[in-house]
Amino acid sequence: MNIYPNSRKHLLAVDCIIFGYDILEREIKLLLFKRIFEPAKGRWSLAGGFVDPDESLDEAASRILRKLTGLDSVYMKQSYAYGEKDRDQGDRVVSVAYFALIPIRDIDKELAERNGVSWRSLSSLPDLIFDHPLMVKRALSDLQNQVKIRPVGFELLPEKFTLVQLQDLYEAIYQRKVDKRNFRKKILSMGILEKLDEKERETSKKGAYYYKFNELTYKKLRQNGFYFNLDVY
Amino acid sequence: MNIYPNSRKHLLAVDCIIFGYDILEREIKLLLFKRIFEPAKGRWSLAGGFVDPDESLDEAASRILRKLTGLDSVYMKQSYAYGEKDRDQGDRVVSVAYFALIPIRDIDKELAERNGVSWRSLSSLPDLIFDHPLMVKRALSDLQNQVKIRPVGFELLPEKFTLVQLQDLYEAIYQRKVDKRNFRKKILSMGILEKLDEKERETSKKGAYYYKFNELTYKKLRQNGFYFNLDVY
DNA sequence: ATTTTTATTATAATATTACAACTAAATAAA
DNA sequence: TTTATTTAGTTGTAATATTATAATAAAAAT
Repeated sequence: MNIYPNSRKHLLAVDCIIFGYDILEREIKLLLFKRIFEPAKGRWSLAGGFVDPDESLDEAASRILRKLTGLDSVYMKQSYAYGEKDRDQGDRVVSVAYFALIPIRDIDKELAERNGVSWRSLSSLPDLIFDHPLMVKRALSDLQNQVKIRPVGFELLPEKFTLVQLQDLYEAIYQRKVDKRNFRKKILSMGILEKLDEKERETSKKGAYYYKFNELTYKKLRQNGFYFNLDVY
Repeated sequence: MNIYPNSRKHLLAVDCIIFGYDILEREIKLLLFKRIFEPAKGRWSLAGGFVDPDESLDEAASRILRKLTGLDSVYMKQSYAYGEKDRDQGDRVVSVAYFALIPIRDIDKELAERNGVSWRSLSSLPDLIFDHPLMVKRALSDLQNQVKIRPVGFELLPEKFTLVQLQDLYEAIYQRKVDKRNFRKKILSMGILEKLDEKERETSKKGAYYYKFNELTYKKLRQNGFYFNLDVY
């Protein structure tokens, strides 16, 4: 079917704000791309692309992420639809932003650099095209809100992590310090972390115990009305 | 300029979830429209329309709200972009939902009924077309989140209101009971309400004092790092 | 044995939540 | 006219949870 007047059609794009966490540098990073086409060729931008007529917005976002990172089944969430008239200097384009959380592995870094793709710290981003700085700002805010009320921070960590690493992650996302004792009290009291016998000994002399996020326990708790909350000071 | 391939253009719409509050019935209402064109002619829907090529998404939302309600300078906020392939049975249409808050006046009700437009309680909505029920659900959730952290609930009330009326509004939005003493303690402690000498005597024998939201005081507090928070039980 | 570094833990102050009695004014009854 | 009843508005306090703050423990290096 095609019953609406065809006159007012728009170019529709999806842009992905791809967050990663560098566990050694304790920093949130963004996966950025050097544009290889006009306009703004050679400048840095988010991962983006046009939406095909036969795919949903979510599908488009997944496709673009897959094409540019090779990754599948990644945590993604819609952030905001950007529709200012002159936001894209090439043409009128409305863009729906999605943010994604992926664990950075060492191999990713090397691979990225070879392809004009780069993990850049939030604190020292290059100039981004169009309204991408605004997209990043809002997506970070979305991320901050999400990690408070959903256990999605674990998407950015390896399967095994120490409490110190988890806290460092939250401090990197919130962009402020968090009290150690209160943080541990709160996260442990939820009962969704599993303490392992193994210790992490790379960064510490004493060694810190590894923990794992127990998704099954979390899901059971949810069914009983439990709400994740890591809004801690 | 027009440098992108023209092939993958989309119909782009805006739908408005228009919230009002009925102070007597103590209920949140939605302004709904009976469709006068195909597809789904005669069925109930949200206020919607296509985005013009020369207007932003925000402008489209304002235009549609103005055209259908006559109202201008209304609180509006983007909710979510809906992009499932078959969401609109007429054609492929991506729609960006906005929610709006407007004070219901008696005149609105009469006017509405004459035009096949109707204020309907959230608790007894008619069948809505397409994915509009999902839009309503998410917009209500957005509204609940907003009124917790921003003083936007006042947009739904007349300029003068009693604390009981304000609490009733929050209960209607949150869809649960709120403790009187804690609610009053919290809202009054913010110092953004102005107590008037006048009393409301329609619904009560004792009479309840009117209050006004003091926007100027609120703005000053904001500048000093104050955060509105009415997350109360 | 001492120093150094990082992980781990407890407690007092403050804020939020749960909970019930009293006040004011109109209306009804004596 | 006086008193009792009814209705809705207003207010305080104990229990619980969150926040702020510093000392101790473990292990390696000197």
